[in-house]
Amino acid sequence: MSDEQAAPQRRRNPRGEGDRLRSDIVAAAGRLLSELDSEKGLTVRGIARAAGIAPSGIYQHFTDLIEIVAAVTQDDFARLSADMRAAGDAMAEDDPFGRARARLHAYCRFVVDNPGHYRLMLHHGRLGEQDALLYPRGPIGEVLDSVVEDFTRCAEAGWQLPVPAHRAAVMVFVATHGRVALHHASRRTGTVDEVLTFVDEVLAVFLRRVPAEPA
Amino acid sequence: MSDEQAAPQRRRNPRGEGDRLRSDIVAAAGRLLSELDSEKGLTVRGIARAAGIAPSGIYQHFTDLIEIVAAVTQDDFARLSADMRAAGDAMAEDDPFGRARARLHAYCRFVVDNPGHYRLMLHHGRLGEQDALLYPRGPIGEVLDSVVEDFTRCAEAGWQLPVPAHRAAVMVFVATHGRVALHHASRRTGTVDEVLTFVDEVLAVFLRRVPAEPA
DNA sequence: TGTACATCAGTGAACGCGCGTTCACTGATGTAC
DNA sequence: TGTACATCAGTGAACGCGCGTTCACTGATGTAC
Repeated sequence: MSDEQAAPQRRRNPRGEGDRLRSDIVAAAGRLLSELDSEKGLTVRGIARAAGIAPSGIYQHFTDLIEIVAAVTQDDFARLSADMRAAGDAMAEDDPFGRARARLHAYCRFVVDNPGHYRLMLHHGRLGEQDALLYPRGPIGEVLDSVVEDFTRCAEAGWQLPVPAHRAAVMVFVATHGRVALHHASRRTGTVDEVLTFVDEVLAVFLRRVPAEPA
Repeated sequence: MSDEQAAPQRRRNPRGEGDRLRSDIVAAAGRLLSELDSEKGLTVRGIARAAGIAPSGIYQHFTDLIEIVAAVTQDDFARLSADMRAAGDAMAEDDPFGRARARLHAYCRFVVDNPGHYRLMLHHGRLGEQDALLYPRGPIGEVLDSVVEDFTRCAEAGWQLPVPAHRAAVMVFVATHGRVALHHASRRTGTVDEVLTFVDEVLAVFLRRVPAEPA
């Protein structure tokens, strides 16, 4: 029984590279968040344990627990953004429906796979009140913009929408968000496929393919 | 400066009525949750302070913080259920659209007015893992059922739906939930009216009135 | 009508714990001379 | 080429705090006789 459980023996970083500990700390916090699935227990001392350093070591890189959490959240938003961008870009340029769908699916997968992180991202800004404005629209906003763009291109391509493209995109995104939030709230019940199927059903309501007129 | 700040002087309950403290404790926890808007700081000692009793007094009525939280959550679900039921019943029997709409609006108002409680309800079961099954579908499920019923009656009355009534009801409910969740996530931005307007827009997509055929 | 007593509704002090944060320190290592 | 030194990357002990929980207790009050 050692007194430092989750600490693999760490070797001190070489001279000019003390900043590497910073990312190690953020990574350790992220791991902790994935394991705990909750911001409870996400403490300075816990993170130090997970990173294999002394608690006081944290303070060379962060003034606060809040700062660490902010760093984790920023990473998470970047990951989500990258996932969604990649998913959309994997689809053909001339398939705006496929692109919108792929992005929304990527969003769902991220949330289902990273419940602790999702929770933190969603309620982030609660720890440090003033940070609530850090993401006025945020990467989510960016992503919403790209879905709006895809919907607009669908409309131009002759797809039939029950409301203007912008409103449709917002509604579909909000419904998607609602679905993953419910999945998240009732853990252990339901699979990611059920979520994706739901998204497809909603998409089918808001984007109806019109038989192509042969040019 | 007293050492018990939020404690109005409490008089001991008369003899056979010690159980009154139980509801006082739950009420104090609820107040605390409304003030803090977070489950952080919802502690046994904090609740005791808010109730104006000694911390040890808690243990005559609850074995656990978890038990208190469960009691608060049950109250909340009951309140939400009652609100939604009342809102629906206030509409005419032969106005299923109005009833569905009123219920969904009541849901939104509750969440917007009780952010801390909503958060706890949503993530409830996280504190005591096994309690996650306490509300397998829960009052939310009940409410969903009644919205499904209203949608079904709309369909029978000749309203036009893009998908079967049951699916439509689920989608609208999920979208509503997504909207309030987003409102909740980005505090201080947006009013309840914006939320209600959004719900109305979604309803307009899923329930389209067909001109009544004169009998 | 009076009094002993059981019960009830809590209190107060104490415990051990993990937390955030500080501060003086240590020992390896690159650099100046 | 050798050595003194400044710097760097952390460590370890200590602090005060609020927490959950326990346990013996207290004092008011209804009840039995």
